Amino acid sequence: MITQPLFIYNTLTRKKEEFKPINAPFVGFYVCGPTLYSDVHIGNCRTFTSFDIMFRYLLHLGYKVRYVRNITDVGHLEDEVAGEGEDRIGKQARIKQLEPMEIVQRYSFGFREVMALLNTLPPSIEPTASGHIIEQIEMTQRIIDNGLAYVEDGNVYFDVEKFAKTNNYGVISGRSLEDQLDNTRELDGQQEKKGRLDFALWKKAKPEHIMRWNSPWGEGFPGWHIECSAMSTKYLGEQFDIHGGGMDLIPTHHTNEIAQSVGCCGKTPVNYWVHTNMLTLNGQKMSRSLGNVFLPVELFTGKKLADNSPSATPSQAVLEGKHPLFEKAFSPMAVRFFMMQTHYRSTLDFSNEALQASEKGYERLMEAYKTLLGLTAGANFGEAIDIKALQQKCYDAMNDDFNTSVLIANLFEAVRIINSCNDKKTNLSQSDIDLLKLIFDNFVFDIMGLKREEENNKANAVLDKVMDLVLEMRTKAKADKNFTQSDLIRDKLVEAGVTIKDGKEGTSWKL
RNA sequence: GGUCCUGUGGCCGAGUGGCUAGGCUGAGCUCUGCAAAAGCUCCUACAGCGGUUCGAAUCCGCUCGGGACCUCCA
Repeated sequence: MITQPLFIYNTLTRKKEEFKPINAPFVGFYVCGPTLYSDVHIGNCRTFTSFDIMFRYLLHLGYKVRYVRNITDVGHLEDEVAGEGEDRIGKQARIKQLEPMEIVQRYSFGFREVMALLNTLPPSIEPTASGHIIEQIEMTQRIIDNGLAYVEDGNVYFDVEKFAKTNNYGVISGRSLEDQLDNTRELDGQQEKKGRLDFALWKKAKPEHIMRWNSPWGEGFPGWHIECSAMSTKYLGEQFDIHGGGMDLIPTHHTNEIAQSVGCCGKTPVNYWVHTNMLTLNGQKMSRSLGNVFLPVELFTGKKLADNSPSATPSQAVLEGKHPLFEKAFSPMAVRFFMMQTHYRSTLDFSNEALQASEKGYERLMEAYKTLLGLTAGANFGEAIDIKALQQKCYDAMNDDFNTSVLIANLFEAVRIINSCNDKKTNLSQSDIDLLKLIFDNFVFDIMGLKREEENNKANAVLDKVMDLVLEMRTKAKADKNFTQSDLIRDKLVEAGVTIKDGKEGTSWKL
């Protein structure tokens, strides 16, 4: 039973709309994944982390979500419009003298490892374009049969102007056809196309092209956009609930995806289009083509990837020296928290200062959780605190287009209450404490997907016991007014990297 | 050039036509043997200029600044 009304900003209508699945409690959710011709950068990660929050929240609300995120591993030309240039993956394969599949394997392994470090849940299905050539050929054929695509010398093109006569081609970009026709620059190498906005559904492979398949139109490979239409249709149906991707995909990729699906199936494929904003570096979009990228592994270690590193996969990367951009290493969870302090539809500008501020905030939140676990109910005096209302405020924040910024603000309200109770300045009943625990478990861990980074291994269990002993000795020394002894213990611990915190209920510590 | 987005306190970042999130930093206070931690308080902002309104950071117009897309990109 789903009781929270969720509002999602829909790019189609440019409004927040209440989410109504086609077939509740089932939800079909598709996200455009990465093209794996190189390592994913932290900007890519931001997008997938944002969608992870949505996936997690939908699950939390009780929806049965099928989350499909594709892997593009084929047919991506350097100049897609002109149909010129090398396939990016093929190019890497040539440079590195590997099979294209080896390239894809390496980068998908790295991609999954990074996403796991950031504690994102794996999608329900992660289909590859190369694994769905037949579906793409079939869809292309149906579009031809519907009279919306034409064959030209082994290539198949989608006829945009014909489609636009009966459909709104720019429905998602908000741009008129005339506008787009006027602003498409002159390009070479597209003589075979009838209209300048026409795009390839199938490309004929040049002799040197490595990745190629047989088709009714000869040997070739699918165009970029068709894979998402084919795979989303296959796994989620001709009409499904949510489709996501980065904002930069709206004008071309998603515009064409809609055109293809409508051209094939005759119906609007998606009810809610959701787009995430970009991560910027010094105010400029991070992108592979601009080259202003850095890798997750570099951020997590604060070091630079060595030129001769065989892979940038975190577990295999060879690192050397300090990274010029980072003042220090930032843990994956601090980075995740940093991302969530900004709403997914705003640009997120990377800086050491901002990241450091987030890291401290994240640590304070985690410390408060630890404190919460040790909290005991007080006698019932003082004014009652409405924890229930706080819980609903957390839901309200998420229901308002997944507003994690506001959610975090509410959680810090909880932090204040917890610490205040720990200081014996506020009294909480056992049910309040239990509810606070539920709020943390739900929102901090399940929905925001944060986790405590230390602990959970044997060495730490031992350390806990050792620390108990050491602190007991120090407390004894203090009781005996042997401050030389107690301060010595504290100072030595600080030297070893352990911070001591004396509280009303005794002493706690933190690494 | 065209289309669109955006400009919030020392920094990062939410936000509704009126009740002025939150984090980080800085200052003060409380607690503490001292320190740390924590709590409390303070520094109270909405690029500029006009307009609409009883009232605007929030709506409209103009100016200036930043960015995205129109080539591949999350």
